[in-house]
Amino acid sequence: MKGAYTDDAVVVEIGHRLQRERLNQNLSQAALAKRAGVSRKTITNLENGAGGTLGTLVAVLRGLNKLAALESFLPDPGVSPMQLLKLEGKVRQRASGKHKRGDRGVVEETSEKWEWDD
Amino acid sequence: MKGAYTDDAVVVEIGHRLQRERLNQNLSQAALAKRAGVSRKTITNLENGAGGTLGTLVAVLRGLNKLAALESFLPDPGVSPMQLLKLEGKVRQRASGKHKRGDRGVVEETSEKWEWDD
DNA sequence: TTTTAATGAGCAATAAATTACGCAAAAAGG
DNA sequence: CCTTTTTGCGTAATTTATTGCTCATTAAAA
Repeated sequence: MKGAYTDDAVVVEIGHRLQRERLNQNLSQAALAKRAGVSRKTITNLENGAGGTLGTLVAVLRGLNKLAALESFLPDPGVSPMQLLKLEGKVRQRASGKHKRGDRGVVEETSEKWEWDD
Repeated sequence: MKGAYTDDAVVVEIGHRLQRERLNQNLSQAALAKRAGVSRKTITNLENGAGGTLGTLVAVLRGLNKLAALESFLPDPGVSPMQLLKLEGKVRQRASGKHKRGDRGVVEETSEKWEWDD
């Protein structure tokens, strides 16, 4: 599970998995296309790693009855405890700039490891 | 967890979650854009529910060090046990048509509930 | 082996996304 | 307050995705 994948390779892998799920449900591309409300060509492109749009992905997941997968994919991150501390209860709406002075310290470039990390 | 979301609403929700994750890491749109190798405008659009491409999504997840999220999102479905049974060990490469005759029965239109369902 | 349906791919037209730019509004921090 | 930085949103040009065809291949089923 290393980061040994280019972005393109990841897109290809996503396509393969969508295809396998479709086949496990014994759906044809045409049938899925109809369910998802897109053309068969779009399904073909997606499955073969030619990419597509976010909207298409969501439509296809719905067609496969796998929309719930998105919930596990992007669980609501919630607000980081650190953010709550820094802003004394306020939720951050923007990233902080390099506004510093004194020793409040440099902006942490390292992440805080708050949920779904790599 | 009902299907009370339109496809568009799902895209919007994805944008919000990506934004919150970015803010939890205290990254500016500009900084994330640089990491992901896309324009800041693309980040803005994505976060504001204007959609984007699959490639962009992957790039942004990588920029957030959240590529692993895709693994939980689209876990390798593997081959359905039913498929293995039907094809006597062979992996299905295409969906089955309405080739029937005799009583081998109509093609199951209902899914088999094999992994990551809704 | 023969038939039938599923798939991949090309092509032209249309629609959507990305880009670099700049500017106004607003949050963050002092 | 005042300053700095972030953010959203236009616009125009460029690139990419989608659609509806059609056709050649190939897996699946009998």
